[in-house]
Amino acid sequence: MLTPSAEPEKGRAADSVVAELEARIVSGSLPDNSPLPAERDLMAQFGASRTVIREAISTLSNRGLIESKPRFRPIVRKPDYETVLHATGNIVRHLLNERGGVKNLYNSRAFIERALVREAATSAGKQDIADLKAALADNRAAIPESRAFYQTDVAFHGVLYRIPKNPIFPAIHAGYTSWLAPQWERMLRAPERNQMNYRAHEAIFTAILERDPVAAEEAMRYHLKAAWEYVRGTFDRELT
Amino acid sequence: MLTPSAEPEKGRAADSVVAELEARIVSGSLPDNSPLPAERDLMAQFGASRTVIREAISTLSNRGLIESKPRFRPIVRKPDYETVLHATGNIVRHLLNERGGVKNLYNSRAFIERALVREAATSAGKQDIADLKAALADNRAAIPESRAFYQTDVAFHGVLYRIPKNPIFPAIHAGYTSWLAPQWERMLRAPERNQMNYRAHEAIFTAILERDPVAAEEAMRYHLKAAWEYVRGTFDRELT
DNA sequence: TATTATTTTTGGTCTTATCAAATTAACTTA
DNA sequence: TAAGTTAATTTGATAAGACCAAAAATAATA
Repeated sequence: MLTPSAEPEKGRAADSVVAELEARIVSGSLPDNSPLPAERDLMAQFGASRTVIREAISTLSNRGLIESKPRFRPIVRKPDYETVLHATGNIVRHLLNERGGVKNLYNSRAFIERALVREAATSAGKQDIADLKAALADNRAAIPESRAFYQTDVAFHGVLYRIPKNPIFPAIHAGYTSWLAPQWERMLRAPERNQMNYRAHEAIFTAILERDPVAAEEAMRYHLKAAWEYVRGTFDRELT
Repeated sequence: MLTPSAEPEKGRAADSVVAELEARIVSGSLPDNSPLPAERDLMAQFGASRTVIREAISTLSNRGLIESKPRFRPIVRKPDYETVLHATGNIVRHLLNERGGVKNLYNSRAFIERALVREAATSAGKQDIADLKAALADNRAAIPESRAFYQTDVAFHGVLYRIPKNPIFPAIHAGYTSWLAPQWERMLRAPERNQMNYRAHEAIFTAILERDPVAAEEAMRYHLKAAWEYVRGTFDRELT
């Protein structure tokens, strides 16, 4: 008897409103990217006070189902895997400030990317290879321009996350890049450094091309280890 | 000039309250597990109306920084990696109901666990081995009792997540188990089935003991594939 | 001292107002 | 008529006050 339908709902009043709006969003009754009805309309529809409507909206907003800028009408955001990760951003930021936070996150990323290149080496398709090649070319072209290099760097790694054809992985990638970006942006990135990173990417790509999981993983491990050393060298006191 | 400090704060009033409370929580000024001050106290402290305090509390709650049961005083929860994952539960549930949602999540889990056993085979320490052995023994003893078997099953896999000594992984494990639990609990688990799963665990353990990453990964792959087939057999229409 | 009755506190909800920013309607002008 | 400007209206943000029922604290009683 777990039918969460038209029960008397003895819990918080806002909860039922949240549930209903949530249902309308996922069902498409409230279309994605469309503005939410005015608060005063909603209180009419639900026969609830302004307070509870407002609380419901706040909850939805925190859940990532709607996006609300201060004085604007909130807009509906149908959730995807990326939304999930994004919604956690605030808390993650705290964790990163704790001892070893950045290192733990970085290590988890390294762990996953090592597995990703292994996967890529064993089961990358034609299109995947083409994508990697293109990303690598972009990366190479951007060596002199650190800003662009960073972006193509991220993009190259992003291709790896897309190879398993599982939307969860690109979302994870988005999480990593957005969470770690603050750290990386503080870092000066000289062209020599870019050159070195590019070569690492090249080595990874080559290993994947040669269908050599061991070499691919090793290349990735080396790449990420070197990158970490560099980061640590830039501001080591906060990490470790 | 991005110092988010004592600015006039033209944004929402609740936001500054949220920020302040958040700061107090992470700084320990509001101790973990302690109840939040009464709403009426807070509105005195912040010179804000009940409305904004309430909204702030709601936000904190959704962020996972405080836990609030309907009519009780909210209690402070200093965030950890598990909190992060837990806070996303509501949205994840939606995604799981979408086409292929469960499969995607399960596949990501399989991906990670394959990498974990590989890692375990190459770098598990004495203590890790001992933990695995103990978990395996528990698992074996619980074969006749499906409920207990499920728990020891989860525990066995949990040991693998702890091997990298990175708090992020156990959190991920907690996420997987809590998110996928609803599916698994609907599944009847016969002792024969338990027997089979146990043997798979045994094979994994053996491969780790023998320091054979390839065999370990293969054993895990087989194990998870079989488990998935079984799940799909139980209710295939919703998945795929 | 243990239990029970009685206040007091506190969270949940509603109502009514006010204000400033957004949005829309009305109006003017080229 | 199209474009630009201004006035009127909507709407989100916040405040203040009130009420209820459940908790928590306190007093009373066995």
